[in-house]
Amino acid sequence: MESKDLRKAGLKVTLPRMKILEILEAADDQRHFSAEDVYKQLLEAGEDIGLATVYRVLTQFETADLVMRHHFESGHSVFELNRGPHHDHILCVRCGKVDEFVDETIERRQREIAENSGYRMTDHSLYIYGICEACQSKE
Amino acid sequence: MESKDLRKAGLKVTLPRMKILEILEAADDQRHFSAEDVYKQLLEAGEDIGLATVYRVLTQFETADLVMRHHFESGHSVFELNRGPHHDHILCVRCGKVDEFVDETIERRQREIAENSGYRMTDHSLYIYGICEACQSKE
DNA sequence: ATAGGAATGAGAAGCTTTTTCATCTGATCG
DNA sequence: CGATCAGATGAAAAAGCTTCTCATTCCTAT
Ligand SMILES: [Mn+2]
Ligand SMILES: [Mn+2]
Ligand SMILES: [Zn+2]
Ligand SMILES: [Zn+2]
Repeated sequence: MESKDLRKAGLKVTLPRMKILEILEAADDQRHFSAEDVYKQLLEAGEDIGLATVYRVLTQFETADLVMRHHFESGHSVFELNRGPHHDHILCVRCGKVDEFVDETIERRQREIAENSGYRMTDHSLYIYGICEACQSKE
Repeated sequence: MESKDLRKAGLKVTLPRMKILEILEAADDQRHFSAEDVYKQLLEAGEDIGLATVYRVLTQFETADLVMRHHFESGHSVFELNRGPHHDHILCVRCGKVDEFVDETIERRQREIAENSGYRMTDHSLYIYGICEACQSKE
């Protein structure tokens, strides 16, 4: 079903691209992956796909708007399949849990701030860091 | 005047640390510096201070709460002297200009969202990206 | 001034990400 | 279906940014 998305993006339908899409779609528990995360899952699945290809493909997917790239504080890029509406993230600094939220008040204020500052807004990123419920109860 | 701040932070008052503080304080035009930025200014000033020391000192300053570290999309860390109240940033994706703003509505909503999600909030980061007035008029 | 611990500079090394290049694959067309 | 060829891939090298190592130097407290 996704080969269409790839073709639409001007990308050949290749085995590495399909496998990487599959991993991003599985998302039973995880929805946010580093390149390394994806690479490890490929290895576990017995696929012989190089890390360079993972990076290349994820970047192409980003360009094609199939995935979003996030810059969590960890320093490296984190990717997420681009489905559903825009949302921001709240992360646990202890265990790395990632939750998502949407807040129209904040979205509106951001647009207003950009306008008042004379900027034509292209993007924004908002991360809330904290300690999740589970980690709090472990203290 | 700042040797006190260093001592208070349990840091010896050394020449590299004083020089780096001076650069961060100058801030005639720039308030946000990468380690490389600071290093270049040291070179221009004829100081013989290694890049490793710049990184070390900036990290110590961060720990001592003398500076804040930001993660703009550029990928590398950006430092800013920690004076004045908390603020967030709006950046031009064309020319790199950085403006600052404070918005109590957003601050409050963030706290509410953290609470509703069961998180004890420790920090947050908000960056708005866009095209500044000057760059828009060049289009 | 002296001594001892902390700080520094230079370079090596670490990590994530990108690039290079020879080889391979998949879309197209006969 | 097989040949063709641009595009994609894997492996390894390299690029950025940042941290670490270690011999040497510098502060601070006597
Ligand atoms: Mn998400
Ligand atoms: Mn600032
Ligand atoms: Zn947690
Ligand atoms: Zn601009």
